[in-house]
Amino acid sequence: MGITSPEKLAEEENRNSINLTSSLTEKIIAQDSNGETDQNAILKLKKTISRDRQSAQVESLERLKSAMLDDTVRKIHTAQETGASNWLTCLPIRAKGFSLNKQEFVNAVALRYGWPVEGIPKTCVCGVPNNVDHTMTCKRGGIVCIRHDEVRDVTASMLREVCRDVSTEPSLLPINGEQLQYRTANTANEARVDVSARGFWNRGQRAFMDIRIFDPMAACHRRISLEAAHQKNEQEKIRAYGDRIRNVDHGSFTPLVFTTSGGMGPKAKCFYSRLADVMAEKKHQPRSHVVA
DNA sequence: TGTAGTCCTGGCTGGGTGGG
DNA sequence: CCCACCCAGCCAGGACTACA
Repeated sequence: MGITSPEKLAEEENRNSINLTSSLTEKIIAQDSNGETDQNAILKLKKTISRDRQSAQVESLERLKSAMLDDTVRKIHTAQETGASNWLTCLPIRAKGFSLNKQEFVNAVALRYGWPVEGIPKTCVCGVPNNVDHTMTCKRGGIVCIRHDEVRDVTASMLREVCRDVSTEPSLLPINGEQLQYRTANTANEARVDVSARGFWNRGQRAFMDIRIFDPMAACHRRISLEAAHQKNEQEKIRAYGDRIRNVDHGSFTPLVFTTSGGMGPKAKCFYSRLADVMAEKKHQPRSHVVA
């Protein structure tokens, strides 16, 4: 989880501390009460130490990666994405459900690193042997639907704080002969997206959002990089709804693509960044408070 | 030849609707 | 009220194509 071992770092940190305080130490030994320590030199030294510490961590991670299985490396890459570690760093607010008990914490760590989770049924309802990866992709297990609906509802409730006319599962306007760019565009008259809100990107314009949560460990995504998987999923959504929403509903469309561990696609990052800005402005709070 | 993008299909769920 | 059916949506998987 990127938590360093104090025992391993103690010697190095002790050397850094001695270096950092050497000028002061010399003055104390010389009983020099008038001389000033050079604050600029200390600041420079602090920056060097911080840079060295960071590059040592990167080097150590690369060393570990070369010794790990490909699956574990991918899990770590997934956990490093924006949003994927929010459950570790957010405030444990009980009312918002952010306060994990010890079992939930252990399970969350196991999911993060692909370790087996205790207590899950040995066989899935679909009949195949169960494991963590299977629970993330099985349509009958329930998690696929639950996680999608949960993200939809949380996003809608945050939008309600700052936008008018927010609805979940809003229907799109029916098509009356309009030609759509892609063959895979959704042309059903009852087509709907996950969330819509008025005035999110532009004043008065309706913004439509559709959510996709994919498993980066699924066979069809393993072959491609995480970035490419995000883009593939975003593009699929855009092909399905983008053209129709732009030309028929005269709104904007944003695909909100996440991995099962919470990592966000580029468009989702942009969306939630804008949402944080709008919420901060509306509540007269610093953006950092809203994000936290 | 590998990669990225596009498009399509199939298995599944849930909601709506109509008939018994 | 229950059940069957239809339809839309979610997502994985794979075929195909273009391009470097």
